[in-house]
Amino acid sequence: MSDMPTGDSLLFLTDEQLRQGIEAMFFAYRGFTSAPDQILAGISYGRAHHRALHFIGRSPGMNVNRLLAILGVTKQSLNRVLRTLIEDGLVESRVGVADKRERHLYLTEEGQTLETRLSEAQRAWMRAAYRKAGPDAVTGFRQVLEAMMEPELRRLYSGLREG
Amino acid sequence: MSDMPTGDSLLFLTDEQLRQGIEAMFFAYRGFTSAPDQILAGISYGRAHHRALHFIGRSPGMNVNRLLAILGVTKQSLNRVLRTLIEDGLVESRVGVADKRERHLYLTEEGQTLETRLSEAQRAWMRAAYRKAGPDAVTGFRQVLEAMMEPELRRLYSGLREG
DNA sequence: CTTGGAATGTCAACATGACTGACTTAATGT
DNA sequence: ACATTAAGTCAGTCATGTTGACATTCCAAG
Repeated sequence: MSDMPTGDSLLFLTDEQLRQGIEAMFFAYRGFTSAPDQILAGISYGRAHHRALHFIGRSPGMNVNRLLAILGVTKQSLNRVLRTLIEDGLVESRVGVADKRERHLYLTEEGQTLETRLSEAQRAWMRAAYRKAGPDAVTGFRQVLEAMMEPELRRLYSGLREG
Repeated sequence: MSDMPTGDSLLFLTDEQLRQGIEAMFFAYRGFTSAPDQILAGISYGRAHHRALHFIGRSPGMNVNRLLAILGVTKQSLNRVLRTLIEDGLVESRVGVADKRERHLYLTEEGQTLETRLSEAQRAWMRAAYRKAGPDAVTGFRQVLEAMMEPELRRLYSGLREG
């Protein structure tokens, strides 16, 4: 810590600055979810369905346990969401080859379509924010978010970019 | 937009970059709420109570309508939370002086104590993230979050710093 | 080979915190 | 006097989280 700045340059760590960051996070998260929420409202799905579709689309063939770790809910809770998605033909669940206890999850064509629609809306919102703030701000944004994750989730987050 | 950068310097707007930002936001939000959530779990309150305490503590004397606008929930939903907080002696509701229809909200001493406990935990988490990322990153973080808010909420957010 | 434990997934019941809609009460303002 | 506004309430619904109990499958130790 000997190379930490001192005095006024630590202003970003005052309680007031931290509080503003907390409130910014709260308000921004609402904007973050507003676009997909609006789409979901029409079709009697919720955020939980969106999250499942997102991560299944991101890593096709993922088994339920891994999805559980990513979403951080109980398997019973995920199962309800997953069941409706499978019943509605948006997600396909294939029994594992090596281990028949496992179910591997895939988006159907219809599932892909909805996922794309939701993602496009959310990306459009993020794109506008990124554009407004500029590339340097985006770099800082990503750094703070990553530092804010719980260690286990940070590993999962990084893992998504590798395999 | 004639002064926007072009070519490779727009890499931060690719779909992949945006997707990573979206996932970062999702994972970070869990870290963001984890510390207060742990405290709340013990005392049969939820995030909704924390949010109410936070904003009442932030702007003592605020009336119900304003709190409603900030939280973005229905009055029925807020009322349930507020009623328990008042019954439990954490929040005081005073009839307005100028307009007797209004109720102005204040934290009691006990309410202040809990709010401080929750806020301290959350601030400690944010402080660690800020320190890790550094002041420049924090500036960018705040800029992107502000750009991400819905316009109406951005006004409310800014308004909290004035009066 | 069998059997018992661990891993995986499913079903049922319940809690919380959102929502809508209809309504009351009281105070305000035109 | 009457319409509007602020706050609160009652009733019902929905999405999404929770525990607990259970079935199936796999693997490894006896």
